[in-house]
This record gives sequence, C-alpha cells and structure tokens, in this order.
Amino acid sequence: MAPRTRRSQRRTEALSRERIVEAAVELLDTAGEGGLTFRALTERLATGPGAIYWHVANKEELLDAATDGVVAAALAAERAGSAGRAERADRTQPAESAESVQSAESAQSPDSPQDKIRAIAFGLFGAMEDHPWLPTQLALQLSRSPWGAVTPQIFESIGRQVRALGVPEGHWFTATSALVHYILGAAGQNAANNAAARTLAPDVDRAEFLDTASKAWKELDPDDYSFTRAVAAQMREHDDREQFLAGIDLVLTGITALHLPSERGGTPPPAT
Amino acid sequence: MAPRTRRSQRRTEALSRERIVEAAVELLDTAGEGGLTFRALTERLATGPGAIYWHVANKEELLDAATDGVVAAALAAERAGSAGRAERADRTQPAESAESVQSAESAQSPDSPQDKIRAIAFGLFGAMEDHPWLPTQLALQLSRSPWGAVTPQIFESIGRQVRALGVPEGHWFTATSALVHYILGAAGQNAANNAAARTLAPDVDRAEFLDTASKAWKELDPDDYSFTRAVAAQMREHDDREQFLAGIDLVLTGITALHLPSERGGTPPPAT
DNA sequence: ACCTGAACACCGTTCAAGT
DNA sequence: ACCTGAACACCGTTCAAGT
Repeated sequence: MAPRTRRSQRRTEALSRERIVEAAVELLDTAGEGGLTFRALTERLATGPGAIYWHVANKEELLDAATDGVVAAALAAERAGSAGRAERADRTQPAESAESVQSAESAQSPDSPQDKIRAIAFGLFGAMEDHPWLPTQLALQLSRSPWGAVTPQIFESIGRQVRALGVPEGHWFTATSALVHYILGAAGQNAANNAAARTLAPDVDRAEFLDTASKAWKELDPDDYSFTRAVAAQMREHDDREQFLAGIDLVLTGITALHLPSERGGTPPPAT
Repeated sequence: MAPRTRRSQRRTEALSRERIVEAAVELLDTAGEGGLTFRALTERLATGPGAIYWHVANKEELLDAATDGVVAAALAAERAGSAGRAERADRTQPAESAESVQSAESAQSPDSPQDKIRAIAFGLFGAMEDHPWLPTQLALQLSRSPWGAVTPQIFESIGRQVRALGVPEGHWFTATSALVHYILGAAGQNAANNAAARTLAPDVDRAEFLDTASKAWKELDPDDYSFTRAVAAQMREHDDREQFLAGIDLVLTGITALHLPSERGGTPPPAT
C-alpha cells in the first residue's frame, strides 16, 4: 500500500502558531522525538519551512512551546478539581492505596492539601504517560532556562498546597523544591520505563516486561549488586502508581515532621 | 590571534575506545553539548570518522559511555570513603549544615548510613557541577534504556545504605526509588541553574544572579503566583548545597518514619 | 502581513580502499 | 585488525521573491 498521506490538502484553516505547536505535539506523540522535523511539519501543514519560521523563531522555541502547552493543560485539568475531570475519566485517581504510607494523622478532609498535591502529581504523571517525549524535553528546557515557563507553574501549584499544609514559612522553599524534584524525577523515570517497554517489546504487556527486567536483576553479579538482586522481586510486583504515591507520601511525611516536632522538642523553625 | 589548534599532530598513542570517550568528555565540558561533533572529534584525535566508528557504534553509544564513565567515577570516589578524597579536595563536604533538618535521632555515628547517602548524593551533585551536560544526558539515557548502565549503579549505592538504615525489607524498593528520584531531580535542576547562570551572564557571580532571579519572581502576577512571590526572598538567600541536603534529610525523615512508627501504633510494615 | 521553495551550511554515518 | 577520507542522505535555517 501507498505511504498514507495524512490529509495533505487541508489548507482551509490559516496557519498560526497554535496550529503549528499542535501539529508538533501530534508528531512527537506519534513519531517520537526523532519524528519532529521541519520537513515532516511542512508536509503535515502543507506549507514551506519559511511559513513556519514566520510564526516560530526556531526548533527550540517550538519544542518549548509544545512542552509548556502540555504541562499547562495537565495542571489546568487538575486545578479544575474533582469537578471538571474532563477527557481523563479513564485515568485512575489517587485512590487512597491500601499500602500507602500514612502521614501520621488519621482522618483527613476529603480535599486536604495532601490530596491536592497527589492530584497535581498525578496530572503530571499522566501527561508524561501520554507524551513520552515530555520528560526529556522538560529536562532539556530546564537546562536551557531553569526558571522558564514550565517550572514556575509547577512550583506555584505545589507551593500553594505546601503553604496550606501549615509548613512554617521558613521551610516553604525547601519543602516545595523537594516535592517538585521528587515528582519530576519519579514521573520522568516512569515515563522512561514505559517508553522502553514499548520500544523493546511493543507486543508484550507490562507485567511480562517487569518479569523480564526482574529476572535480569536477579542475574547481576552478587558482589556488585547484592541490594539490587535482593529487591528484584519487589520491583516485579510494584505498581507504578502506588509506588509513585508512596514516594510522595514519604516526602510529605518528612515535610509534616517539620512543623509537628513530635514529643521531644525539635529545633524551632527560623521564622523569617 | 589564530584559532588555537589543540595539539593536532599527537599521533603517539594509538586510538582506543577509552581515548575517544575521554576526548568526548573534554569536548562536552569545554564546548557544550552542541560542541561534540564527529568532525570536532576527528580533528582533536587527528583521524577520520571511520576510525572512530571502528571503536564506537554511533554517537548515542559514545554519549552513553561518556555519561557512564563520569557517573561511575563520581560513585567510586565517594565509595572510597573519607580516605581517598583524591582530586576533589576543593569540594566542600556535607558539613553538617547548621540549618539542616534533623532526622529525629540526635547523636549519629560519624559514618552512619545517612552520612553515606549524603556523601553519594554529593558526589553526583559535584559531578553534575563539573559536567553541566550530565543531567541532560542522564535524562536522555534514562529515556532510552531506563535500566541501562547508569541507574543500577546509583540504585545499588543508595540501596545498600537504605538497607543499613534498618528499613523493613518490604519498603526497600520504595525508599530507595524515592531517594534516587529526589537526588537525580534536585541535582539536575541545580546543574541546570548553574548552566543558565553561566550562559546568561558569564561575568556575573552567583549571588548577583540569584538576586536578579529573585527580583523577577517578585514581579510576577500576584494572583497567579502568590506563593512564588512570597518565597522569592528565600530563594535569593538559599545555598545550593544546604538546600540539597535539607531535601535529602526530608526524604530520610520520611523513610525513618517507616520503621520508627513513633508512639502511636503505625501500620506494621508488610514483611515480605 | 504572510507565505513559497530553492539553496546553504552542517551533521551523523557509510564504505571501498588502503596498511 | 585498524585506519583513511570522499561521498551520501538528511537536517535546521535563510532569504529573495511572491501575494
């Protein structure tokens, strides 16, 4: 069969930065990071490269815009709260996993700051699952301009909940940074796992992939990798979402300890 | 003056994979990620591209090897312990920062697992400072093969200390993953900051850069960025190393809570 | 103001040929 | 077994020219 030309002669809508970024995201999603070229883009948009350069400075800016857009959408969807869970109904929500490490207090109000932090994290987690190129591009953008468009958005979303948590002001920056770093690191690693699973064995399902990886771990050198070998079974058993949540709860527990100095007198926070 | 040709006619040593990777690291360090091209490499090594391809499959493998090497060196240096602190004497050590969040217990033995975890994290932290391209390449390699050569090394190093910490076996995987994610995320972000500071204003020092960034935060929209504005002062004041350590301690506190369920009976860990 | 498309400089990679 | 270097396919980007 002929190479399927995706609706080439659609010149109805005028070219715009929006349409270009949208096409870029589609291309990244379907063809991977290597699939986004100006030639592929011009074909898909039925124009010449010059037209694209009229709306976008260069490829870097295009990738940044794609990254920004996808992250903003994820944060906005989650900010809408338990109400507008549009076009994400399939996604399993936090779900109060049975295994989850409890952060001291027992009964929390249904939409506690903790829950909201989990929700935000899940939103990003899901976005990275939908767009496997996102973690890499996030990393690239961060190394280009760390306080560019994306980080402040995430930082602010998480920070507000940290504040609501009652963390002493002197620790806001530390606590929020720690959470954001964990979330970006964990979500990125996870998306990477998924991408690898898809690439290495597109036909094989997740469980089988984990099984293979687990077996590989068990065959590592006993001297050099005693711990990794010991933990191979756990890694086969683990569920990505539970694992991710458990990590968040771990950090949340640490943060909570900042203003609940247990019985013995902890160092009083240096109120700025 | 003429463009300085770095010792071009050195054909004494035979070409080898080692020498190629070494040259690649040097090129990355001095010329940045865009500076590593096969043409620059051939010039530096005084050969043709074919010679390089005899020792290395492609550019991806070359970058992976460079990343592996640098990470392995960092881990090895730290594994050597407080004894062999070779060629890193300038580096400030963990230093028991006064501000550091204490993880419950008061007096810890000089080389507790906590200290070792901090040392490993610092080693990676330092490697990313020396090699600004490392975080990006780490992210890229992770998204190519998450359980390739690098991650297991880091995972094993940290995991051993988690085990030594007395964490119940059922939580080894979770605790170690959380730490590794935080470390990679935080160190990466930090290196990104440094790279940005160097790029945007090579002549300006760190303090001035932080000051500028802080002022920019204070001018954000009060509605959209109330938290970020409130925290702008803290971010100007913050010291990278202290900040990084404080985050580690936060996670460590959360992990410690796993097996020190305080007074009230916490959920007993599901011993596998 | 917006778009066209040929042309340019540069890149990773290959391969027939040498030693 | 190891190296040479011309050649190839492809990429991001430019720019004179059109409407």
